[in-house]
Amino acid sequence: MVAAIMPPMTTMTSADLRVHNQVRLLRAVHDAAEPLTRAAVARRLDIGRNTAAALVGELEEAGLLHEVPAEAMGRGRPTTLLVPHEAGPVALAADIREDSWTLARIALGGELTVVDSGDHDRTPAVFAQIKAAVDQHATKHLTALGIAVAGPIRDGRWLHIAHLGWNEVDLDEHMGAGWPPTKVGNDARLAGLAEARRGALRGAGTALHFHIDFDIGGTLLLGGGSQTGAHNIAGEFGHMPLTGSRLRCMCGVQGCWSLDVGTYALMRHFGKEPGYGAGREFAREVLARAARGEPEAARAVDENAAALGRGLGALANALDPEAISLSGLGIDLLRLRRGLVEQACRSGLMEFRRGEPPRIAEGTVGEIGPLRGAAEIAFDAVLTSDWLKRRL
Amino acid sequence: MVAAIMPPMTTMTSADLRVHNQVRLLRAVHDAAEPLTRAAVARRLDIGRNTAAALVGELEEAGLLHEVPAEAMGRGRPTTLLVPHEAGPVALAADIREDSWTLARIALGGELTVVDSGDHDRTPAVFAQIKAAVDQHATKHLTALGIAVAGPIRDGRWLHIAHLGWNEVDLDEHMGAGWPPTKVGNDARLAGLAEARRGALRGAGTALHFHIDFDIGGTLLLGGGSQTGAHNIAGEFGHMPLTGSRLRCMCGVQGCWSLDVGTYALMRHFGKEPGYGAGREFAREVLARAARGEPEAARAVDENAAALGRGLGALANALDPEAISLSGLGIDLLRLRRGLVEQACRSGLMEFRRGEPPRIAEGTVGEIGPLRGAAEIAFDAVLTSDWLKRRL
DNA sequence: CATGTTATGTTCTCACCGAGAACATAAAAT
DNA sequence: ATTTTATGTTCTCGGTGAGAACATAACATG
Repeated sequence: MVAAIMPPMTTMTSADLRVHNQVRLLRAVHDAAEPLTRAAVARRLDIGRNTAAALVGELEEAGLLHEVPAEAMGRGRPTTLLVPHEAGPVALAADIREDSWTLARIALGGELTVVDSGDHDRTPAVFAQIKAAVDQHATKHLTALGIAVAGPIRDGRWLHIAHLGWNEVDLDEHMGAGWPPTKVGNDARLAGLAEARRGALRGAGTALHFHIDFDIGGTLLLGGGSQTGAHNIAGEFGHMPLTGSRLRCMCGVQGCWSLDVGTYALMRHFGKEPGYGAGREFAREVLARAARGEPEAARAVDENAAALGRGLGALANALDPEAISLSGLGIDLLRLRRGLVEQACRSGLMEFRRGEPPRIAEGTVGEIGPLRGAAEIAFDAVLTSDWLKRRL
Repeated sequence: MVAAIMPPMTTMTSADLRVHNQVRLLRAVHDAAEPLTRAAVARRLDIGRNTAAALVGELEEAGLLHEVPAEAMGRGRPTTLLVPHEAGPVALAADIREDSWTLARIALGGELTVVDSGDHDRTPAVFAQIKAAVDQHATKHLTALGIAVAGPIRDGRWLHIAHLGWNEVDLDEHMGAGWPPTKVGNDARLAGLAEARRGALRGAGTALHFHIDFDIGGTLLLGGGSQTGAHNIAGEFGHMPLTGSRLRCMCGVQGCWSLDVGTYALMRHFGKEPGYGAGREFAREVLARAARGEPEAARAVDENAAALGRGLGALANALDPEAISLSGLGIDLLRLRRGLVEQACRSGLMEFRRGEPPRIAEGTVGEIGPLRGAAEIAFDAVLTSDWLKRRL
């Protein structure tokens, strides 16, 4: 968490007060693990039933949520369930993999529905395809679009995807007029956000998430949000020299953690040339062979797992997370070598931290993590005072 | 910064609204570089002059600030200056060095006044001395105490100061009944907070601060606050293996950045045995000899500076700071070898970051950084809705 | 020195808010 | 059929900040 945090304390009038409470209510409804009732939301927010009635009434009149009779449960007057309004705001989210894309829709409450998908030719032309799909599936209720990509986006504009060979791709050239308000985010960061909102890291004040594919990247999560940094490209933990490698990384630096963790590291162990997004099947094969006990494959996986653990320990010293979650190959490495990962992590922890190392967990959101994260970050726009003021 | 941050959205009533605006006003007065007038604070907070008058009137009646006529400046009715109330809340701050301590008082507006100091015998008995000094200087207006110490405090209770040989010192044994509300913080973190509030990092959304003494430690600063972590011990960046060392650190880990940066690294270069808080004078001597051009001293300082730069680059990849500030020996290293630090930093940056590396600045708060930070974090308690509700 | 201009302070009215109490209602339990 | 329970609705109250109008205190001008 951030101590002595000084949130930008905004001007607040009575009207602002109202909107503040409406946002709280919508956020509670959106984040609830199961639909909330009006009576429950009044208790949850510690407001009067009259106030809850007023807020819910205004939000329903504005088409932002809908009340339906709840099934009566025990004595007492039945209450109502708060559900998405059929004319309520939705957001779209796209996940761009190295040769395919998926488009989904999210509404209040978090239900995610895949609406389209396709292949692409590994060039930035994929943005035109996404645009076409968005146009096809957009309704007047569309509020924002979130897009997950496999690399950093500097200043929200300059996209790098190493294994596609994309360097300083100008998003302004590919996404201008005609696009809904769009947020593009790194897939590891969005996967982490998904775990923080609806997965293994829910409720954690300070957490780290790492996604392992060809290499490793992640995000520092604070109070349910990602640390984004000055240019919106924080999270490149894989490009820190945490494991003593002497090799030069394709990012331009020597000794990156990513050289020792992930698919490329497994390939290099077997003398293969890593690069350009190839090797995922080979990695799966190595993992399977290691699971069967084949010595060389086991050695490769051992090295990967130990390097993973050492890096996690170093980062735990610096950032002091309550929990760390993993996705992608990270889940496989944990399942095969949890003991090794944790032991390597411990040896990288300062002596006095070893009594209580951070919890290391498999991500639970699954392969849709980046898509889920993109959806949540797009829908976040709806859950703000500014958006509500414009809408009401 | 933290995107999609979800501040705990608190219950808000009309009375809460009032307190919210009172906190905003006090915060504005406290943080202003020079005293604010009532008219200026109304403009700054975008509130009506009637509302400003009401808020200021209530705060003065509560003894929290004081209005004095401002010198007339040009046409127009003269306004008033908002200054600390002589009966207003103050906080005390202590900085514990390895053989001495300093106590200071802070009031609204940030004026820091040293009120006492002394030597100590390098044992936790220093807390009893601090307590005696606090009792001597406390008035009924004392609200909180901040203490800066040279090591991490796990879970706010277990203190480690490596160079004093303190291991798992239980603060609950030394600070219980009879103490004002107390916050103990790591000196590097508090120095960073001081730079964020009143120094080189003022206004930076995401920043890093490092203090270099015997070794190196720091803090990630987000929106004017420090990232504290799950157990309140984030910031041990010095205990990450960023520079390829093979040595074992006294923290229990192999290869820490602290082995290559700071006084101990200079001592090791000359074959001296580092440890237990000795060597500061030796380090100053080496720096002076390097400044005069002596080859071996120059080599030692070059290595220190290069290691500093490499670590900064690695951390910049991961955390994406807008600026990095340094204190202690960090200032000396910058003055002697800024080019080398920046060049080493650049080579540790991913290729696409090199066009715009983070600004590296000398801290401007100076040696009172930890004391200033402790004072600010103690006074933060006053600038909260909860504290004001109890007080009004 | 009187008058005009400017910037701020004060007063007043308005419309907004949520809380809490009292009462009404709709269910299940007896 | 009546009682109990939980929630919904209505009402009143006291809080808030905004904006306008007017008052005041300074300096500038003629």
